[in-house]
Amino acid sequence: MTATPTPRVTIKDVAARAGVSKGAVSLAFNRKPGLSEATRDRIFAAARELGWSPSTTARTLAGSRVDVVGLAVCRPARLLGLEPFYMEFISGVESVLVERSCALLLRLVRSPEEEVGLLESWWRGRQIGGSILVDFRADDPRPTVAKRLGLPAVAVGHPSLTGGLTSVWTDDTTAVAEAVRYLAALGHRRIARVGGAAELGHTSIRTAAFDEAVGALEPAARAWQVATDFSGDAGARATRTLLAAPAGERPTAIVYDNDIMAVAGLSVAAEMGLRVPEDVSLLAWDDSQLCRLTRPTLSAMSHDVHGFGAEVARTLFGTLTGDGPGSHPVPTPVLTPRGSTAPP
Amino acid sequence: MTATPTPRVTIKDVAARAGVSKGAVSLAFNRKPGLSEATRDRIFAAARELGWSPSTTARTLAGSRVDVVGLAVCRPARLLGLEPFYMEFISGVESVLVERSCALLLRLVRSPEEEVGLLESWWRGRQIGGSILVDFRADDPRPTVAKRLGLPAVAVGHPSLTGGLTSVWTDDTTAVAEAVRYLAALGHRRIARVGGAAELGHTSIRTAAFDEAVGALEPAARAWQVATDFSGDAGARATRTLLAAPAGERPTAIVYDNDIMAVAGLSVAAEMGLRVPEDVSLLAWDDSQLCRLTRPTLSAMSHDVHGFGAEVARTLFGTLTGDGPGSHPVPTPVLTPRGSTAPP
DNA sequence: GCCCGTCACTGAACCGGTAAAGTCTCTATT
DNA sequence: AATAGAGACTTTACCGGTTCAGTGACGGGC
Repeated sequence: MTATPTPRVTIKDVAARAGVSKGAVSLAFNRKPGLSEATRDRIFAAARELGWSPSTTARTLAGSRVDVVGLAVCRPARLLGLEPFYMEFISGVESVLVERSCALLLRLVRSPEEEVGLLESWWRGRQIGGSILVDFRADDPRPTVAKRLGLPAVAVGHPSLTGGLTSVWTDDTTAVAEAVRYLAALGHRRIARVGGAAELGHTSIRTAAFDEAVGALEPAARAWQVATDFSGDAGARATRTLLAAPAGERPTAIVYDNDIMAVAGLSVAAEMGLRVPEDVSLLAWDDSQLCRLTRPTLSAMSHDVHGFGAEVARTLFGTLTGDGPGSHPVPTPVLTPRGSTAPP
Repeated sequence: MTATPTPRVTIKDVAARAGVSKGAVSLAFNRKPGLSEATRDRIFAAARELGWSPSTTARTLAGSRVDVVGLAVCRPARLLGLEPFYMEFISGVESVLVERSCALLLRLVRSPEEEVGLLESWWRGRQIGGSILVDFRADDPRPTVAKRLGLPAVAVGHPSLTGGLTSVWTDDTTAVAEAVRYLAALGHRRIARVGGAAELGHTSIRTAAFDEAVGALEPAARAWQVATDFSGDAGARATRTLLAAPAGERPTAIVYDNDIMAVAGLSVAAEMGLRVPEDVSLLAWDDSQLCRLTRPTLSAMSHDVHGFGAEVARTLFGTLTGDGPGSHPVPTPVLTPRGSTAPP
């Protein structure tokens, strides 16, 4: 990209117009002491008349703040488009960033390695002042990298996954247990879970929690778990496999790791001639608007994803202003019963 | 955000290590002539050993390219999360940007005025090298602003809306006509359309096209149109209203402006005891994976949204490298019949 | 009436690059 | 042998801010 012929108004123009030095303008715009009220006003007036605001590029180079937050997302693009989660999450992040007039630098990457490289180059190139890290895996390299670089970062994920970084997380273990308890209370004893991508840390957490919760059931219950890639197609396939068993042998309730897969499950059940919730109960996760648009409506573990994003952004600002590492749990997803769950 | 204590390696370090001046390093990294093969190699080796790459901030300030593309989106955050369209579009844009190692600066704004302000400040602050403009309205101020600023921009929308800017667009008129012709061919004579936000230019285009297409039908047909905000709830409300009329008076086919609303329409029909497609046919727009996950599956006007985004990005690069204004139509959405449409 | 401290502001260096002009060396030309 | 020209670098002047050491003027204390 090439430069433009547009005449740009710079700090010098403002200084000249206000009859002061550039230094004074800088002081005024950074609300630093050492200027009289009158001069300050004159400077602001001049800036307003000229329509000037400081160049963040120059500001960054000169060594002060960088008001951009990085977010690299490592999931197949086509899937992202469908997951209501991400856009909602991003919009929550944005809602806080705008207040601080901070921008979000977004990049889709294809591998964790690429993400690490990107973070390094963003940080070294002073493109970002901090980063939000999502989708933690086992032995994730990012905490180490962030520390080595000194990159302020907030990790979205359970503290056990995020290697000592400040983390914001939902208590998936409790949520899974609640989901299972709810289904058990309805009388289900054959419960399946269609999980997300196996390599993701939060999937393992939920998997373990599910096994434990079902194992603790009294009288004993049977559990199934399948890993997918979060796509509707995978959810449909998993559901088909689970429901293919003869009536007495198949699950009577299925928990999904997102809502797209639950929607897919719903139509697979119909396609197989099973009624929801009479023959099989379905429980979605994350609860976007989608869950209220299906027939029957989908019961879900609902979750204020927008608020979650906002909390992540707030925590990142905390980190940037010197807060030490910490753990910030956000409210546990809560069960919202709708039309897709009932006694078996 | 404050600076970091990390020792940053700069062009000076690389120059010292390679035993040349900074200027030479700059020449090497910009593939400019005037360096011997040997020196060039030495410089690259030094850079590699030090793990250096040029700071885009400094580069930008020094007046060369800005490798960031801006995208401001003015829609309610909650809606965005649901619209598969945007994430898919963005991922298409990204797919082209990465090849040119260019980043996407994303911001959600609440009003067109805010967007204009943002573009100005991004551009003046040299935060972006160019911008993608979406969601055009009648008398949109952005073409004027972009021209005044000299901001390279690509408009997503029909040339009649985008005030002379380079535009990338789908032929909605033809697509709407095709949708109507298809339904008419099935035998429908009472056809409704649940449109998007009335203030958007492409909605008006589709509205006009729909009226015209239905008007041209032989024998004469009846048309209904409703404007919404693209949300599932609005789609459900609109569908409810349309289908509330007595059997002989209500539409036998409904076209939706996105797929979320079509999904909502599907369950409203069921809720009202109408069978799809026997009692009413439904036709979605944009065709995300969602359309294949419902029961019945949704017929849709499908559209390579990912490819659309990619084409937009490519066109923007063209503009940045000096291409004059132009009009770039992308393939017209094509009808994909599935289970939600049939003769009345 | 002198000295000191504070306040308000200026000037210059610097951030990490780019770009244009300048220097030096070596070869080809006349 | 003197000169021109090309090639390979180096030097230097920015880009648009921030920061910090000064500089003058003014007011207060003794």
